[in-house]
Amino acid sequence: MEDVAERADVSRALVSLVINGSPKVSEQKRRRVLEAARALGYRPNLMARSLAQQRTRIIGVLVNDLRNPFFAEVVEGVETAAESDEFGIVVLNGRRDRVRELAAVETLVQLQVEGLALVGTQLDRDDLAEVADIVPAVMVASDLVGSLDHHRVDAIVTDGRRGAELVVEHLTALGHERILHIDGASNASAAERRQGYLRGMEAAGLGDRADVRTGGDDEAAAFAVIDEILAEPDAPTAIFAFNDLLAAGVLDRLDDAGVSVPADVSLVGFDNTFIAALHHLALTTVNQPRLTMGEMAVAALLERLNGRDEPVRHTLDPELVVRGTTGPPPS
Amino acid sequence: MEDVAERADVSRALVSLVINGSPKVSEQKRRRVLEAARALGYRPNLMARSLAQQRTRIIGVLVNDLRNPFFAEVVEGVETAAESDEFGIVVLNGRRDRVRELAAVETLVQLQVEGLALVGTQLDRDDLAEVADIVPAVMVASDLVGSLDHHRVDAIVTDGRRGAELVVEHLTALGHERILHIDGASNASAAERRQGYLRGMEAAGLGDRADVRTGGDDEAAAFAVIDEILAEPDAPTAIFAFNDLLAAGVLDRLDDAGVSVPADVSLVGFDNTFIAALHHLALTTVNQPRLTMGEMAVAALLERLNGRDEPVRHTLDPELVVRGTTGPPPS
DNA sequence: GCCCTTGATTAGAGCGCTTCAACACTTTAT
DNA sequence: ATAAAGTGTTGAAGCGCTCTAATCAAGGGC
Repeated sequence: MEDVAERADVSRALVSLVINGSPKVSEQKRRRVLEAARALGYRPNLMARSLAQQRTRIIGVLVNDLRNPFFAEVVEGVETAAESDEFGIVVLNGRRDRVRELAAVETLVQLQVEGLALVGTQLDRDDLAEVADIVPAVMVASDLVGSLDHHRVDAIVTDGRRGAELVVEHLTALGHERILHIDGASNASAAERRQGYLRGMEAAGLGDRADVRTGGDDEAAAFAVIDEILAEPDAPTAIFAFNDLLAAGVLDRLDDAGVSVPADVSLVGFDNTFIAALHHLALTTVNQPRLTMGEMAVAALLERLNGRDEPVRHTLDPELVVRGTTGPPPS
Repeated sequence: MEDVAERADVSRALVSLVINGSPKVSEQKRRRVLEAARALGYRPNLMARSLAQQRTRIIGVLVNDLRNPFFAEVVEGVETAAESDEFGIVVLNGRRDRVRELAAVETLVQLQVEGLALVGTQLDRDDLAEVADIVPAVMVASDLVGSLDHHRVDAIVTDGRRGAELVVEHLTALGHERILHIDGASNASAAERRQGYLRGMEAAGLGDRADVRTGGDDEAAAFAVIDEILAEPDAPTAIFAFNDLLAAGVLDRLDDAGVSVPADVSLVGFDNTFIAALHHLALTTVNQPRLTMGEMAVAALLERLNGRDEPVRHTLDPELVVRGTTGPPPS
């Protein structure tokens, strides 16, 4: 910058003004400075700028699992919104590990991000409270049961309870009674969906038939459960999996076992990722508006930065997407 | 930091030493400082540190498309390696748009990243030359034909030519002669695979039967092409798609048209993403060792930082993964 | 011709940290 | 005892930028 100033024969301060597009610079000097900058290949140092400005205009994004297309698309929503608000984003990947998430948050905080979007986070209540004391945070696509009442944590979620109910309604309408739920284990949105499932079963008068098995959030998690189920008498006629990835795993394993879908067993996922839409899977699932969720997360964060101080929680409506993996139970 | 120093009754300099784990600090003062830091909730400011240290220990990662699981996994490889070398990474998403990639590079440079990993980049020769003048860069999973001879660009690629040849060999061995290739359009690795396909056809004595159509790198790109092909006489008995995503699109469209795979048409993808492994697709494809690629990218960058000055290009071996979408042509 | 205003420019302090040279104090060698 | 060497600690400069307050030049009004 010094060099640019010298070459353009002006002060450092003026260079700064030009670079930041201040209106109070004469056209003549602006030109001189810009030309000098170009000639010298000058690029402002973001670190120095942030330090001086005492703000970074960066939003930190912590993703549970980048390989999950669902999360990847939420991130794209965040990106789009941040971009149009002239914010930068830094994406860190928790890689399905709570401890790594914790470390990532620490990094982001030290990077002085102005807000934190936690996409599908596995952090628990205490972790979150600690984080929120430092920087405004918004949880996206995951939630804590009984709601965290920390006043600096917002949440953007799809109503998982309702989504699960829709699934059960759909299946019972088809005539299913033995409907099994393979849940998301300790995953943050697992509890809600489990709850919705139970409520739905209750409402259909099938409360005593409800059966929840521990699953997970990827394909591999399905294998053991399916083997277990198939070995039991009274196998379910319908399976509701925690998410599409898990459902894909279920589908694979059923296939291996020669069980056909939906003739023998109906199957439903959750998220409506592009995988579900592949005709060869044609998975019935529940849609979550992921781009919107990402965008709303940024909006919530910006409101915080503009002074809002009460927590906000946006619950979006899930939508059942019926495809080819559900049908009437075998007679 | 000032506050911590005061509370621990030492100088700011000593606090710095403690935080950075210098060995030349007495146990007593170290304890005092650490305690004061904890009590005050002190966190070092990474921006300030980088500024003072004149280095960031950050590697910038620019990804073509985060939604593509292939790229997401390469990024995980980069993350793992960076982490174990005590580097941080910042991931930016080009979202399938060259101009956005350019902007992202600019951001990363201003962030003072010490190296740049370009994962599946769409940047062209000139863009790259410009970038490499500023910061060492490594291209991952994409390449320029005729090789860029900029001495500061490394490359980690899977041999796409060879991969494509393997595909053709597999198909011809099954008896196919009318093998069509739907390419990756302007995608950076498209040219290589196209070349391999042509060579393979040539080698099999089918040079005059070679037929390349313009595709793309996601499912949607397949639709128009398939419609076109099915309307023609002499439809191919085998299709080799640029990547798994595109192949999934092809599969969908063939399905719609009532064409069965592999009975009527064999289909091969590329990348061996988890999608290909789903039993319901069971896509024959070509594996690329993505985690390894990510790790090698970091290694290449670190060598640069340690003074290496000649370009390096690692070409990894592709591997044909035969699944259920290929079989003999219809008789 | 003087004062005031307006607009363009700049000096300089400060952002939170690291690091080097200098310093004070011990310990060891002589 | 004294010099030399080693330990642990600190003051202060500096990293590249922003931004406030001060300065300067040029008109305009009286």
